[in-house]
Amino acid sequence: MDKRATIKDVAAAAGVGVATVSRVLSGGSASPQTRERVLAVAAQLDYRPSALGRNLRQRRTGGIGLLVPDLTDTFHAQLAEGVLACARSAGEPVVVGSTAGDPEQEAELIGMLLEQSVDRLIAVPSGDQETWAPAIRTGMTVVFADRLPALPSTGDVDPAAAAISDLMVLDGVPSGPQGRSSEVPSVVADDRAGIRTAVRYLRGLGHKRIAFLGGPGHDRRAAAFGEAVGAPVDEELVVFGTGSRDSAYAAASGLFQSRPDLSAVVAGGNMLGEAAVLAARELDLRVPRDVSLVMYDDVPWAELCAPPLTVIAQPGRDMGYRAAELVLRSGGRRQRSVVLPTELIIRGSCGPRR
Amino acid sequence: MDKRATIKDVAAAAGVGVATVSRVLSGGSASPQTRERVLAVAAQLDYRPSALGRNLRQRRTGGIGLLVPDLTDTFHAQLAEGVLACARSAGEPVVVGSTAGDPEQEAELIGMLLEQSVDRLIAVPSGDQETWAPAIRTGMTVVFADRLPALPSTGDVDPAAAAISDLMVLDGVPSGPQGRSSEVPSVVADDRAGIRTAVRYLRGLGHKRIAFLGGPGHDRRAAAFGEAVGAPVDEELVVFGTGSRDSAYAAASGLFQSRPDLSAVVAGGNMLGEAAVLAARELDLRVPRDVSLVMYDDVPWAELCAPPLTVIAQPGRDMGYRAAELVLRSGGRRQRSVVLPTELIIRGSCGPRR
DNA sequence: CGCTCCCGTGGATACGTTTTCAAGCATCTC
DNA sequence: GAGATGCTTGAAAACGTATCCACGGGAGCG
Repeated sequence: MDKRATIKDVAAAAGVGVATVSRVLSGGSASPQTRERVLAVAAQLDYRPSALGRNLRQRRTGGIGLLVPDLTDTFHAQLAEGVLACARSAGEPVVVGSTAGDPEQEAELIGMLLEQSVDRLIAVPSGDQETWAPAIRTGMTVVFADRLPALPSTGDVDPAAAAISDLMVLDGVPSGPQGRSSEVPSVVADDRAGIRTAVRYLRGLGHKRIAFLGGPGHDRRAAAFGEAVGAPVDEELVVFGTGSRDSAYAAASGLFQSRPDLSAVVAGGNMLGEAAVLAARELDLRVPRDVSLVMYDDVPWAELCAPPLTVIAQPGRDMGYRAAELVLRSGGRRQRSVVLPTELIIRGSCGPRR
Repeated sequence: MDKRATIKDVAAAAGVGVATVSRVLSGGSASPQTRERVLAVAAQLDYRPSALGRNLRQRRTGGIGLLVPDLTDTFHAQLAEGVLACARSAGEPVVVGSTAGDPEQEAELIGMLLEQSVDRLIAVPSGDQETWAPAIRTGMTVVFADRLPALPSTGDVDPAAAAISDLMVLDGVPSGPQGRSSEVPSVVADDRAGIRTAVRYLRGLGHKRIAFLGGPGHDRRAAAFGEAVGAPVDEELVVFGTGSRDSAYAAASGLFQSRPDLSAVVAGGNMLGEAAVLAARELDLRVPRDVSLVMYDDVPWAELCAPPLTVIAQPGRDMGYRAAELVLRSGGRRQRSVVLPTELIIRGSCGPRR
C-alpha cells in the first residue's frame, strides 16, 4: 500500500538535489557530510533505486539472459546453478529460458530477450549460426556454453558431414580463423579429448563396434567420435535424438535393435545415457555384459545406477560460472574463450567385449 | 550498430502520432487503413517495442520471478520447466534465483526482485513467514509452490513441534483461518495423503521402525509423517539435512549409524533419497533387504537406480505450470490454492521386514 | 590581492513507452 | 438544417533514473 520511495523523496528529505542522491548511491563524488546524510535518509526511507528508471536511462537491462535446452537435463541444471551463483554475487538478475532443443523456440526467446533489452546472454545453443546472427549483430554480448552453434545448413547436408567440417574449422580451440560465430567467446569442455579417451578406453576393453548416441547440438562430439574411431565411420552407428526424453529413448532403442552387433555405446549427454540404460533394460541387454556404456556428463545419479555409470565428466557448474564471468567482465573488450578439461570416471558400466 | 527503431521513428515514417502507433500495437482502436500502414511500417523497420519504456510507464516489470532452493534437485528443475513453459506461452520473461535453501539468500533475492520491480513471484520457500512478510506487504503477487513458509520461529522451538502446529493450522488445504501467509495462494501436493500412503505401505510390509529423512522446508511432510506413524514419535527417527548434498548424506549416514534398528526410511525429497541410497551402500546396507526406502518425488533416474526406487510421485511440471497460471491470472483477484494428488509408485526399493 | 582551477552541487534533459485529454470530423437524429 | 454523438487522432504528461552543464565557492598560485 505504501508506495516505494523514489529518488525525489530521498532528495527532498535530505534537502539536496536528485543528482546528488544519484551520485552518492552510484559511488560518485560527494562531500562526506552530504554523503552521510543522504545515506542515512535513504536507509530510513528504505529507499531502493528502481531498476526500471535506471535501465531506461542507460538503455539496457542490467540482467543477463540464460538459454538452455532443458533444465531437467541435470547437466544443464548444474550449468544454470553456476551462472546463478556468479550472477548473484554480482547482484545481477538472470532471465532463464528453456528451448527444448528447438531452434524455433530459441529464436523466439532471443527475440523476447531483445525486447527486454537484455544485452548479455549465455546460451547452450540449439540453432545454427544463422539463428544467432541477429542476436550478435544487435550488439548483444553472447557467450556460448557447452557447445557452439552449428554451421548454417546451406542446402541439405547430413549432420555428420557438417559436424566434421565444424570440427575442422574449430579444431579444439573454438576461436577458428573464419566463421563469424568464432568471434563470440565460449566456455566448452574439451570434447575431442573426452571422446577420444572414452573410445580408447572402450577399444582397450576389446570393443570394435562402438556406437554414438547424440542429441541436438552434439555435432562436435559426433565428429570427435568419428575421428576417434577412425575411418571408415559406420554411419549406422551414429544416431541422433531430437532433444526430448521420448526421442532419446526411441533413438537408443532403434539403435540397439537395428544393430545387435554393437558392443559399446557412447552417449553424448546424460539424457541420452538415461535413455540408453532404459532401452537396454527393455531389450534385455545387460550392462555391461551385453553392452558397455559410457555417458557424457557426470551427474549425481550416475553413481546410483545399476550398474554405476562410467562417465566423461565435465565441470558443469564451473562452466556456468566461468561463462557468467566472461559475460559480466565483457567490459574488458574481446574475451578469450575457455576450454575446460574432461575426465573419464570409470565406474561399472563398461566391461570386456563378450 | 544500427540502433533499434523507436516508436517515434515508426510514427514519423508512417506519418502519424506516437499515440496512434502505440494504440495499434496494443490492440486499441484505429481505422483500418491507419492500422495497416502502421503495421507495414513497423514490420519494415523491424520495430520491437522496448519493454523498458513500457515497464517504466506502468511501473512494473512484465516478468515473473521464480525462486527455488536448487535447480540441481530434479524436482525443482521439473517445477521450473513447468513455470517456464507457461510463461513462454504468455510471452513473459522469468527471472530465476536459487536460494540453496538458505533464508538469508532468499531474502536477498527477494530484495533483488523488488528492485527490478518484478511484482509476480513463484517460490519454493525456504524462509519462514517473517522472511516473506516484506514481499507480500509490498503488494507482490506471490504464489508458493511445493511448500509453504513455516511459522516464524518465536524463540527456540524445535522443528518438529513447529511443523506439527503448522500442520494443525494448515490442515490439508493450506488456506487456514489465521496466519497472514495463508492469504497467498499456493500449489502444493497432498503431502499428508502421500506420506500416509507410504507409511501404510511400509507398515503393510511389516516395518515398525520407520525413519523420516527431511530437508529444509519439509516440516509439513515431517509432521504428516509423525501423524501417520502415530504417537509416540521416536524423535531420533526424524532427522533433517540443511539442503546441500553433503549435509543430506551426513544426515542419512548418521541416521543409519545411530539407529541400526530401523528397517525403513521415507526420504522427504529426491536429494535426500539419493543421499540415503549412497549412505546405505557405503554402510553395506542392502536395499531393500536390510532397509526399505521410499522417496518423495518421481524423477527420471529413480527408475535407473539399483534397485529402482519406490517413490511418492508429485507432478512437478504441472505444479510449476499451475503456479504460473495462478500468478499470471492474478488479475482475477483472490485466487484459490491448488492441492494436487500424489501417487505411490511401487518399484523395487521396499521389501518385507527382514 | 586577483586570477584560475577544481570540487561540490542542483536544475534540466533524455531515455521509450502508455495513457489521458481535447480536438477534429463525419454521421445520425430530431 | 442544427445539434448531438461517436470515432479517430495527435499533443503532452508521466514513470524514475543518470548525466550533462552551469553555477558557486574555496583554495592555490602568481
